[in-house]
Amino acid sequence: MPNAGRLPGRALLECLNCPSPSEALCARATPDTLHLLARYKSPNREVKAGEDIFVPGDPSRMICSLLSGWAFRYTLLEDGRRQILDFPLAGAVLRFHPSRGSSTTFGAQALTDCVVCAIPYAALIEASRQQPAIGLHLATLISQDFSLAVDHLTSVGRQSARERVAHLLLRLFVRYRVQWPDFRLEEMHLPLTHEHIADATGLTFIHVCRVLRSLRTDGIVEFRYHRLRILDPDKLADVAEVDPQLLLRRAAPGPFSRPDGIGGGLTARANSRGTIGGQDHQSAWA
Amino acid sequence: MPNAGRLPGRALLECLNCPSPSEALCARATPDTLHLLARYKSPNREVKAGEDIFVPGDPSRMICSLLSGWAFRYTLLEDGRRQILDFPLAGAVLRFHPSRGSSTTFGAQALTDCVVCAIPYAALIEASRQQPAIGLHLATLISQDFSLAVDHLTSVGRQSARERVAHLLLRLFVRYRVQWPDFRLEEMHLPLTHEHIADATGLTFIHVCRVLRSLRTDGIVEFRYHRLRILDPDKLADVAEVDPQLLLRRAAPGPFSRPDGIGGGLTARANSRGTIGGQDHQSAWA
DNA sequence: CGCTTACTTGAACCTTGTCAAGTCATGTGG
DNA sequence: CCACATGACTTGACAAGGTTCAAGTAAGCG
Repeated sequence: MPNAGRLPGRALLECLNCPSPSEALCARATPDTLHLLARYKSPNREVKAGEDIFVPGDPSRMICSLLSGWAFRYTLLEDGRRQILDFPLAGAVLRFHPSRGSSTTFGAQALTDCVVCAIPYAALIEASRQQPAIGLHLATLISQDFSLAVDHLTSVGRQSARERVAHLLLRLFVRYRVQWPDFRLEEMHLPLTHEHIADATGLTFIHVCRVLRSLRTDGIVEFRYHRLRILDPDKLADVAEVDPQLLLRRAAPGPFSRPDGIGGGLTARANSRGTIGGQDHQSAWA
Repeated sequence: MPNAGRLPGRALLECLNCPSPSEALCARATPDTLHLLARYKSPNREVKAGEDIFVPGDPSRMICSLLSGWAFRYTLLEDGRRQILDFPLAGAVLRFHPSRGSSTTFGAQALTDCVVCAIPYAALIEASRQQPAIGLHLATLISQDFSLAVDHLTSVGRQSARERVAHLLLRLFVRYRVQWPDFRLEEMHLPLTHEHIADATGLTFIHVCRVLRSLRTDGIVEFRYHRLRILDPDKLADVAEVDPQLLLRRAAPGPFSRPDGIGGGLTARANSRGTIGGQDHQSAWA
């Protein structure tokens, strides 16, 4: 029935070999559903670092996912001011745009070489009919995006420059830690310029530079030559005014990842002095 | 089969009489699905103006919708700084929180007396199994929230105080116009204080006051005694640096509202000089 | 090696925040 | 009805955080 009368084409092979992680939209699709999606999807597209994956105003209604690489999403004001929204990693849905007649206001650009995949909206409707969990899974993914946007908005709207930069770096680092828990180093590759950080935090790159210097001389974080090193996790969490445990829980979740009851309610903040990814509280990083 | 052997209880009556508009989550539910949801939902809850609907950190996993009234969602930093995220209207999903083990970081508070409804996550899963479109519909609603958050983030991160305030007022007004297109007046009731505007735009209420005075003396908008009057729509759109047509399309959409092709792509900006809700370009408001 | 892009620093400036005081509108109890 | 309290709004003077402008240095790349 699925893939009726056809050879397993390139598209299906792409789907079967898809590198995106288990939280991705089609990661839990049944074989039938995967066949369906593979039949309608566009060929995977490779995007070079620095190129746009899609631009603001693109009217296409394809659901677009990031299979591998680092990207960022952004909006532009008419006079060219740019706001970076987030830095999606592999597996993220970059765009889900169900409304006809309008277009996404944001764009997405590759920070490293990326591979993206696009599925027509109509195919998604059909797939979710076949496997209803897909609709809710998509809702969950977008809801996570919303949560992250909320954190980001709070930081940009209500924190000082120093707090914002610390917040952003901490979030990036925590997420990296969750995705590659094997590396125990307080260090990561971060393919950003000062200008990216500025556009994400709502500052000028000049001021970002000053803030980074101050954070470095205070022995908190170091960001040079595209490497981020966390020198003092506790101080960093303190400056950023976030509970790293809470960040972790948000970065890791997926609807099925943890039993109920962990860290519910407002008491979570109580224990926030654990080093980030150090030997203590290591369970949270595992 | 639905509601087997029971009288149509209070819950079902509530659902059948639900005042929320056609974009709401269960607005297109089949009778069977509505029965299912009604069977599991909590009784509708009335929340007085100024009271919290839920607070940040609330671990409940009920999907919470606003049936009537004005509310706002917000986050708090530990030292009490508040960021207002948005001002949901009737029909909005206030919270969808699928991940076990964490909790929504934001809260919601009533601006006017409100009625809210809560459905257990499990019931939603069951409902979407029964009627798969529900999952995608939820994804669509949350995706709209995300789009709005993106606009908001861009404004807060990259616009001046004057632009931010203008942007917020314009957005609130446009949305009001879409919901009550009958009133042709450039005027609306807006149950906000200066402090709400400040917390939404990332400013202090003192500076908001200054900006509002300046916008008033420039003959652009007037906001006093909880009434918002648009004095010069064109200038307002100009200061806010948004295309009101674009705002409209975003505020109105729902996946089925317009034929394909309207305003696709980057050309939308071309015509943005129409007065807001005036006699010309009236079709967009109808 | 020379070009380009990113990063860095200083000084002047300006938008916005802070502090302090005062006005207005509303509601309450005597 | 008035005295008083309260919360929201308003204004001014001043301080500060962040931007702008200008110049210079370092790193990456052909």
